[in-house]
Parts: sequence; C-alpha cells; structure tokens
Amino acid sequence: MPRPSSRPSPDTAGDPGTPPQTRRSRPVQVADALKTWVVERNMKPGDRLPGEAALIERFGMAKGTIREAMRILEAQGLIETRTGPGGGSFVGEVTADRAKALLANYFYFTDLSVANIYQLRRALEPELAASLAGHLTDDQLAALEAVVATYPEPAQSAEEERDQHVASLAFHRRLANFSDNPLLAFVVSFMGRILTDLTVYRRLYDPPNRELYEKGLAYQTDLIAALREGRADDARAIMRAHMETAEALMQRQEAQVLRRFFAE
Amino acid sequence: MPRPSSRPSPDTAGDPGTPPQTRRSRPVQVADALKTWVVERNMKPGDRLPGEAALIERFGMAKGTIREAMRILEAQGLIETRTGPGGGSFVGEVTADRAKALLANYFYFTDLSVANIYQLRRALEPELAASLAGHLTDDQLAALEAVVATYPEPAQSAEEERDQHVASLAFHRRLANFSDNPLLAFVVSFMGRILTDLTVYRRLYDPPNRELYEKGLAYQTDLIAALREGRADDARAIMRAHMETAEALMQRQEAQVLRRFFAE
DNA sequence: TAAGATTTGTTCGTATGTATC
DNA sequence: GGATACATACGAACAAATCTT
Repeated sequence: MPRPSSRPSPDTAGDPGTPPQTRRSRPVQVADALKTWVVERNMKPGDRLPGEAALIERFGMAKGTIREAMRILEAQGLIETRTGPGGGSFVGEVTADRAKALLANYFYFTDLSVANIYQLRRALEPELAASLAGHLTDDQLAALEAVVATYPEPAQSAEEERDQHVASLAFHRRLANFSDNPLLAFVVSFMGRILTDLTVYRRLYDPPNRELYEKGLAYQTDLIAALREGRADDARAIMRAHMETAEALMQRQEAQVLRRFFAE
Repeated sequence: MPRPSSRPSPDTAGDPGTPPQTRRSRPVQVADALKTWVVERNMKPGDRLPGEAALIERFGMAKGTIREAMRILEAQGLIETRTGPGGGSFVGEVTADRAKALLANYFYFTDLSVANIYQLRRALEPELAASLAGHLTDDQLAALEAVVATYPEPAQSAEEERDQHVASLAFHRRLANFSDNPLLAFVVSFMGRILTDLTVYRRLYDPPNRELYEKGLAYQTDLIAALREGRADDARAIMRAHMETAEALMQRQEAQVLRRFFAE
C-alpha cells in the first residue's frame, strides 16, 4: 500500500533571504509553534492545549512526531500531560526546582569551585539579609528559629560538621525564599542546592575546630534578632562575617563540588 | 497479525518499599537511564551514544519510545543528533546560551522588575570589576575599548538612548565573560540578556538628560584604565557608581521587562 | 463494582531523507 | 552516481490510565 508521501520537502525552493541555518526537525518546529501559540494567546499555567488528535490534524503530521514535540516541551517544564478523560496537555508553570536542575546540568560541564560559589555568596547574601530586615512576618521568623533549633551539639567529627553545614544551608535557602526578589531568591537558593547536593567533604581526620563551629552558628540567633528589629545594617554585617567563616569551614574540610546530572 | 505484547507490566508486583511516587513514562525512564549511564562512564561532549537500533534492543522498547527519550535529552541540551553514516547521538555540552534560554523560561512565569535585576547588578558587578582588575590581557582590554568606540553621539531621543543602553549592556556582558568564575559570568551575562532582549523602553517623550548620559558613558574609559592598571578598589567604585546611574536611566525611561518564551 | 468512554502511551512495519564513501 | 548507514517520519493497531455512569 504505497502512501502518497505528501510530506512537503524541507527545502521547498523559496525564501532565499533567510538561510534556514540549522534545519530544524519537525518535532522542534511543532514545539516552537506551540510556544509562540501559548505566548500569543497569553495562556496561563493550567490552560489546556489541543489534544494529540487535534494537533495531528492541524500540523498534518504523524502521531509520533507530535508526541516528540510534546516531550520536548515537557522536558523544559512548559507543559504537563495527563491520560484519561479530561486529560491532555496543559500549560505548566516551570517550577524553581526544575529550573535549578536544568541550570545544574550546565555546570556539569562548566565546573565550579567552592571559591567560585562563595564569591557570589559574599556579594549577595549580605544584601539579601539587609533587604529582609524589618520585612519578615512572625511566622517567617519562627520558621527560621525552627531551623536553628534542629542543630545538635557541636560536631564531634567531620561528618557531623558536614551535617551541620548542610543544616545551615537550609537556613539560608529558607531565608532566600522569603525575598520578594525572585531573581535573588533563585540565585541564592541555587547555590545552596549545589552546595548541599553536590559537595563532598573530605576532611575525615583532625578534630573539629570548636571555636570555628561556635562562630558558625551563633550568628543565626543574632541575625534573626537583627531581622526582627529591622536593623538592616547589622543584618548585613552579620551575614558578611558569617560568609567568611563558612567559606573557611569549607576550605578546612577540603570540600569539593561534584559532577552530576539532575533528573527532574 | 497479532503481536505478542510481551511488554512487561509497569507495576510488576514487587518493591513495596519504594512507592513509585509519580509513575514515570517510559521515555523519561530511558532518558534518566541514559543520563546516569553517561555520568557513570564519565563521558565527555562528543562521545557517541548507542544508536537507535542498539537502544531499542537494550531497553526492549519500540523505536518511538526511544526517540521520545532522545528528544527529551536534546531539549535539555545534553545530546546532539546527526543523520547519515557516522551519525547518531553524541554527548553534547550544554551551552551557556541554552542554559540562559531555559532559565529565562522560568522567569516567564515569575516576573522580574527592573529593580529586582538591579539589586543583583549592584551587588555583583562591582565585585566582578574588582576581581578582574590587573588580570585582563591586552587583547581583552582592546576588545572592551572597541565596544566603547561604537557609541555615537549623545542620544537625541529616547530611542537612541535605548540603543546606547543596549550597547552598554554588551560591554558588561563581555566583561562578565572575561571572569574566571563561571557562575559569576553566567549570572551577570544572564541579566544582560534579559535587559537586552526582554526590556521595552517606554519613554518616548521628554528630551534625554545630557548630563545623565555623559555620566553614563564616561565611566567606561575610567573603568578600563583602572582595570589595566590593576586598581581593584577604583574599578569597584566606578562600577558601583555606574550601576546607580544605569538604574536611574532605566527608571527614567519607565523600562519594563517583558514576558516571552525562548526557543533554543 | 463493573462497564464504557476518552485520552494519552506504546508498539510494529514500512517508507523517506540525509550524509558519507 | 550508486551503495551504505544512519536518523526521520508515517499509519494503524493495541495497551493503559482515568473519569463517568
């Protein structure tokens, strides 16, 4: 049964002014078309896209091609898909987690050092703290205090020291998410994620430095007080000092950032 | 011709300890498996992955399923695919541009204001300038001077003012890419991209403010001199002052960040 | 509970396009 | 130009998930 092969040739003569540069596959074309379609109609997360059958008809392409296009959009977090009646594809909000995972893949190939990350933390987190001073609700302050309360005694080993550092990072990520600046929140939280998930702590010998530990934790109570009382300059100074301590802790543990892909 | 349908049931009884949470589709499973495969074997960009036929056999799945998996990886920039003899799929480095595009999609749903972006620019770019002072080659300095040379006369209209601001952003992005800190380079460059591509400038009336313009451009020659002579503190101060001027310019023009999806 | 309807998910076989030799 | 090796695309059937009755 010979099919008519009505598929239009990809290089249909015309359009000499726009060299197609890298000729894009059909699934990519469909994905791009759907993207602009969503933008033009100003669709919002949750709005439904045409079903497979409709898209097959509208684009005049086979089911497999359409499905590949949907997987492309899904991989970027732009749509979600459900089976069953009432199912279909829907505009999906790109979550912060997904955006961080996609960005982490970039840094899989472009390695980061602890020093690289702390250059940004030193610049950003003091500003974050200052901008939050006097703007946190009691609930938010309580949430921060709850994190502090989880810390156990001073670390007895490098492993415990690591655990405490991870817990401290949770404090910072929570703080970041209180910011009303989405970009600042994202960048700070992203660094926290990298340091939490991707960092290996090498120092398995030598006793923990108790003084360094206490300096590393005491700041949080002071910081919360400054935040509550709206002392922006104090909050900034406290955070700045802490960043230096934290970086020293990381260096002392010979921490390294690992290479890894992220799924979702 | 009845096919055997030897497809294994997705919920093959066992494994009660690991509730599969959100059951993942087969293409996603394949994509994840390939990701860990690449990481475990420490493969590098350009290394070749098994061909379609091999993957079909290894995973025991149909061609369409495998192809959807490849589109997922491709959409994330993790592989590239070529047709023809010697073709196939290859590990592909995630480019900075692609990472920025994926990240920009996140901020499509999480709107940014000019003030949001400048909060980070004020914190980061002075540090960037300081860290670069005394570390740039003559070629790099010449490249910066070349950008400065492209600026025309003081703007006669808000439109020209916009053009000059865009040109100035190019200066900053170039500077960012000279950094040996990939994270800092990425964040600064990303902000430059957003401001360049996504910003609309509203002020179409009122004469440009000549004094503001001159302050807005003179800094670049001073900055280059400070960079060349290794005066880190000066470079920081110059950049800091410029950031304030630039933000004022944006506010004066009532600039706004647009919503838009990015393709590649 | 069960049956039916609806929509995506997966498979198989075949044909076509593309780059290399 | 022809042969080869690979990805790309098509179409029809079947499977699975999920909602409704």
